[in-house]
Amino acid sequence: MTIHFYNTLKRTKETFKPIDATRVRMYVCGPTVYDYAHIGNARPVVVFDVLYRLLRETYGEDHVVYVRNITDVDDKIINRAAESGETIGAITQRTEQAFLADMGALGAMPPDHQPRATEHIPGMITMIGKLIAAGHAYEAEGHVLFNVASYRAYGELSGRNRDEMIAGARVEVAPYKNDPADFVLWKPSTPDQPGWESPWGRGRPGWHIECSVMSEKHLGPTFDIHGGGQDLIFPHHENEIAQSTCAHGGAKFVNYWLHNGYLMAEGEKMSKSLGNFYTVHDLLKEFPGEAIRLALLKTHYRQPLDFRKVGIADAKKELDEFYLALRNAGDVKADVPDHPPVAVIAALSDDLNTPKAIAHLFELKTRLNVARDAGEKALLKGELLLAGDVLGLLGQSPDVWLRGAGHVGGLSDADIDALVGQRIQARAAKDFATSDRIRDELAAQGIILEDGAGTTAWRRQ
RNA sequence: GGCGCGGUGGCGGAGUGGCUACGCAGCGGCCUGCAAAGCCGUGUACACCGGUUCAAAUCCGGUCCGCGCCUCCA
Repeated sequence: MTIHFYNTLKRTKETFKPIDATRVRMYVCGPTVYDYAHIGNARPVVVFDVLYRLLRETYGEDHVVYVRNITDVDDKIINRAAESGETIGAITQRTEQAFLADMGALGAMPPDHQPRATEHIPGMITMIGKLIAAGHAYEAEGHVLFNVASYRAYGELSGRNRDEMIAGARVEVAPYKNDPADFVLWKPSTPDQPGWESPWGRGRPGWHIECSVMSEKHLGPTFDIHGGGQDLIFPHHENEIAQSTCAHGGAKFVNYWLHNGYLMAEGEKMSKSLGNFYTVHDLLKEFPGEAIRLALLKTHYRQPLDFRKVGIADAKKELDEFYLALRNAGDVKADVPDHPPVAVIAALSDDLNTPKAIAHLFELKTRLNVARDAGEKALLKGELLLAGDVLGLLGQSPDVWLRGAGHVGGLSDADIDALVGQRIQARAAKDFATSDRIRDELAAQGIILEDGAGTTAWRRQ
């Protein structure tokens, strides 16, 4: 199946041609670990997780390399440590672990490599040295700055030219810059700030250089796909291109740039003062991670997404339907085909059209519910499971999902089973008053009963 | 000011010159002891104003509204 992506670099949809189909390489900008990930941080993680799954399906599981960095040196982290008194190491370790746990709860596979910035300082110093030697960077007052004028194609990704950028600049230009457009590769640290010895004195890296160095280490000077949020197009990705291209003697850095759209919450930009700042950590206390994942994937990745709690509730209800269909087909063993249904792969291959892929999942679900023939049911069940898998959905046991694993308080499973047993006896005796009373009691506690042929299934709402 | 993105039925959300998207909710029916689940049916939507066209939500021009970025801070 031919894959097409909207390439930010070309501002158009293009056919995807990997450099090496036996080693397709993708890099996605990861978190700065100073606080819990919010839902806006989760969108690229989930979206590019689907991309990773699609590429693994298309090119083979062992033929895709996915790198996502961990930024563990940054002024936001330094500031957070100064405010809270917690050490930088404690903050970054704790936050990184929370990030991995939260993203795991959203069904995101771990990337093949998750390099940390602080473990690549020597590589950054080497690359900065190369840039200076080649005339693409210069030292000034303990800083090393990238010489933007030395890279003709600067602005190619974001579609700006230098004059516009300078004219529109809102920020005062630092005095040590030769040119207002220049950006920092290395900056000096005070004794109380984290720093590393370098040819330019004790200091720390600028924001952009880490991605250039870590992508080079794991993926080489030129690779296939670089992803991230649209907010990173400028300056971060523009600067990565400039650094990497110039450090590699002009070799192309990345062939396909993919950017996910902005995210709002409850109709407004997320902010702590508005009370709509949703961390994944908090949302997971209220909703299953899979429902959050589906809520994110119901919108195409390049569209703006207004994330709402009612949207997660909708997604949860939809997942209930899928798991009900799977549970109701529990009498047959899934006949899992070698590949997901063509319609699903076709949708995802068209610039990751997850909403369209999900529509096909609904179609499979209906066909499964309608099917009577055991062989057909088994095949449809297998197709639905595999189609869900490429989206990172429907991987749980239906009973675990429907009975609400991890629920707290209320009736235990055994309590419910006992009441359901009593009700079955009452129904057998045509004692519908008792039968209905038990059902009402359970319903009051959020337990829904479904009478089937000779059995009664239950689920938590 | 510059660059860019978006406005689709009650809600979410694809699509894109003519053919049902899909889902949730609602309504009607089938099934059921009654429900639940499921199935079937049901909605003449594409911000506004012009233009092009046999035909536009889809192309062109303009207007309004919302959002983002514009360099050491995402």
